[in-house]
Amino acid sequence: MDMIKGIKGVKDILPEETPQWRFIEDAARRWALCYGYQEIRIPIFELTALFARSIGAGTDIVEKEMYTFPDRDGTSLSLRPEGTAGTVRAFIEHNRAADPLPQKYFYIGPMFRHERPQAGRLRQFHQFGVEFFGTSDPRADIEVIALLWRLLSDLALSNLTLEINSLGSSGDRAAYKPILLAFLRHQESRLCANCRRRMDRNPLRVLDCKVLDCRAATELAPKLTDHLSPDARAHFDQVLTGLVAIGIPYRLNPRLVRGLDYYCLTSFEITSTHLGAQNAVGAGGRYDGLVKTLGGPSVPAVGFAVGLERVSLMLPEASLSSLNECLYYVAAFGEEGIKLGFVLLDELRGVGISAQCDYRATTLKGHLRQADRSKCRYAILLGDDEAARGSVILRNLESKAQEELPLVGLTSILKTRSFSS
RNA sequence: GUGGGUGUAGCUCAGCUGGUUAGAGCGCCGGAUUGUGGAUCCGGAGGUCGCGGGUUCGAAACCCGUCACUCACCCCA
Repeated sequence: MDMIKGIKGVKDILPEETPQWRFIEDAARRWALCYGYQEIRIPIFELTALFARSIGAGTDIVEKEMYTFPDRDGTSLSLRPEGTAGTVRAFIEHNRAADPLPQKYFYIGPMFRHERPQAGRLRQFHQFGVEFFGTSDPRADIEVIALLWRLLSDLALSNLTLEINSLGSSGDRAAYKPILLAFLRHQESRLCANCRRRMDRNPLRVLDCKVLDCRAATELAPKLTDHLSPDARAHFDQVLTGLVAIGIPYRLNPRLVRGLDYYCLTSFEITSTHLGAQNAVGAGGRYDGLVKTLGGPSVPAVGFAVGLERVSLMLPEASLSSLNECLYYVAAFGEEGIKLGFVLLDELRGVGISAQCDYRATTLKGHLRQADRSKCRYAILLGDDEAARGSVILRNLESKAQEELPLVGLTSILKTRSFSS
């Protein structure tokens, strides 16, 4: 019989790792709430059309990376490759724009993309993201960046760089593209095959190519940021001065182009040198046109998403082991001891005191070995001698100090102790 | 989809240019006399050497194929 294995690029998160994940998720929730964002839980799958219309039908994500399947009636559904589309859909569907703006949401959960796995990239991966609806004020852009920066700093991630760029308005990009294209045509012979193809489909992406020759060829390319409309220019300048005001260092990157169609104006990415090839920890930007594109009112918005696996890869080895701690080990042995111990174990748990026992152990020695391994702080020894005396021995597993306590009323004694310690 | 690297015990890995019963460390189970854990000592279980084929008197090792994992390209968080 062949062993059924997990799916390629889909990982189990084992008990040894879950404390670290809770640590990351707790920090994300805490900071999001601190900045006034509220949690939204959106479906894992949606109509395929939602992603095609928001992310862009021509993007790699939609074109070849989605897990798409027909529903029983034939309508095309897809596992979500990112969280913004679903959040915006929910925002529109529940007519949230009729409630007072602005509104701020965050989400956390798994996303799915069919790519070849590598370091920091899985087919099922996890993102934490925020969406700030209802204001085009540049301070919203800054706030979102500040939240991301603060979260990553709080997690003590090192070697972070904030890269930022402005994509201008859609009109700015339309005006800029022919200018860029004219430049690229002169350099065409120096560009890689990939970039030559990109010239027609998405000339901006050529600037983001990693091939050294392409970088050299586009060194002197006209910059989008030099062709911004006055409004876009002013918005960008205000974002930058705001970042300076709150002490967040940034690096201008005129080549930074996001792969999703809906971004406009501010575009940013936080990268790390500790991540291998996939060096973006989190990224985001403004998407003022998306709500309207998806059939809602015209509501400006800005947000980001963080890759939690990438955060996890960078997280310094911290002392997180205590999160799995259990307080009492009940060492019940001997005929009467076992009977009483089993009831005691359940009583402890019943009042919310963590306790465990290895039912296989029959001797005190065996129990203590298990108690040691279980990392409990105390062992409650209950053999036939104690049973006869109506008592138990409470043993501190670290100091080895022991004291005898009455069995009757033991849970309430321990309950008051656990509150005081 | 393309390329490189790696597949030997639960985990981390040895195994020299092919040679007889495939090893170590850690982990696991048990023991070192009567009811006291971690340390030490002793013992034990556990492997179709990823899978299939080929070369050979003989393959974990060499060749071909295949699969898996991994890193990278592409792209993205």
